[in-house]
Amino acid sequence: MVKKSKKITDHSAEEKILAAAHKIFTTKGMAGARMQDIADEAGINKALLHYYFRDKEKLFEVVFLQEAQKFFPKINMIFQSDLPLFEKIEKFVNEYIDEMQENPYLPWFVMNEINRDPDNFLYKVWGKNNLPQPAKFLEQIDKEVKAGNIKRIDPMHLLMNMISMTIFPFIAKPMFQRNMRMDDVKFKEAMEQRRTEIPNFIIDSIKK
Amino acid sequence: MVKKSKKITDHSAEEKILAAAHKIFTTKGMAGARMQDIADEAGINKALLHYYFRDKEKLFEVVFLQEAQKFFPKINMIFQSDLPLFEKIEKFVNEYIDEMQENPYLPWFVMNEINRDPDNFLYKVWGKNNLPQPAKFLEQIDKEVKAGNIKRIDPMHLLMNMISMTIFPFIAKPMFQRNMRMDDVKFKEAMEQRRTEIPNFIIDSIKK
DNA sequence: ATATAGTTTAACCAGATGGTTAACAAAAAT
DNA sequence: ATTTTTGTTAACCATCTGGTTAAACTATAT
Repeated sequence: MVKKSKKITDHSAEEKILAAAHKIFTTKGMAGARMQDIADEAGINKALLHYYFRDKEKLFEVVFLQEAQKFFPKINMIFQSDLPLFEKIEKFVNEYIDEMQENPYLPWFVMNEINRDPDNFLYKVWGKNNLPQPAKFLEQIDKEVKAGNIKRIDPMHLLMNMISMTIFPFIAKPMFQRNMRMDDVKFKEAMEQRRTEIPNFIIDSIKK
Repeated sequence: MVKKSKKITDHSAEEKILAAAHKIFTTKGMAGARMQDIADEAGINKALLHYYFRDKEKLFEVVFLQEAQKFFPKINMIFQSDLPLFEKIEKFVNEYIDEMQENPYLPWFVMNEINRDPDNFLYKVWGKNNLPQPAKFLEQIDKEVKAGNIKRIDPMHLLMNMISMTIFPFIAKPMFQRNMRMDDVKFKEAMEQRRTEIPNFIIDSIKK
């Protein structure tokens, strides 16, 4: 009993559904997404959605966890690495911008669901044992401050600043684009610049 | 014919609706909000919503514009004022934090709707003649750079950084609260600190 | 008092939406 | 070859939801 392809379409239906659901969910949010839209986008019958993924909630969960569970561990690894502070900042910013260039909807998606049902959502993403561990990063900042290598700064605010500057422009993309008259190309260019602009901005602020 | 109160309830129904709609819209977004929820929250019959505000779209528009149209001009005034750069930064950050302490839902609301239908939404908020005018602010930065008063920096990125650091923590509040184990009091404290932390962080970064 | 204009409600309606069903088609197993 | 399993569809259903209607109620004007 070979487990090769069963029909012409193979298992691609499931994949098409996931891709379609990804797109619809992330652009319209959970409440705004229509199962029919997802089916149309995937080019299949609506009933198939329920065949592969019991209901809307389940489909949503699969789609999202798929993305989140491969990204957040990366960030955690950076936080917990032994890199020098400035390099760590640079790596963090670059890793995040990588992710958001590939999945421009993700930050929006995350914020959306975090607001909808914080506890349930955050549990799904990080689970019991996959919590973000900024502790080491915060301690590292504290150590550098005490060693007199950088200026006095509250590590929490530094972390908040870094995260905010990195993520927010992607969430507020339409606003920035409109208010600063940027087309998609120009916006992408700006985000590429931020790979160095943000670390430089931070380092300029805290270095002595 | 005096135009005083027509009945016991006076015009409070309309106000109750607006308050209720405000709450529901901002917590659940346009798509997630139910007219029935709004009616329940206001303690009135659903049909009254349509009596006072033709339909959901109109109600939404009124609720939102009410908030936005009194806030954005304030920001514009700061942008266009003749304050020195550092003071302007401080004022901008403080004005924004004021607004978000009062209306913690607003930034989320704005982001939500901006993503739903950028053009229509941004037109409603800023209209034809109420566009944000960061130009003067950007030029001011440019001037200070050229005068050699501050370090070389792209004004656009500086603006993005400032806005991001100010707004994002409010949008991502549940995430920060969970990941950094902050209760509501601690979070509010942190945001109060940011009134000075953010300007200091920026100024430290750009001053020579 | 009675008419009038404004306010509020219960009941209802049409369309959208998530989800189900039963039948059919294609592979795989026997 | 035929039976079983897996994949797919059209048609359908129950419920939700935005919106309407017609009737009742309230305060004021005449």
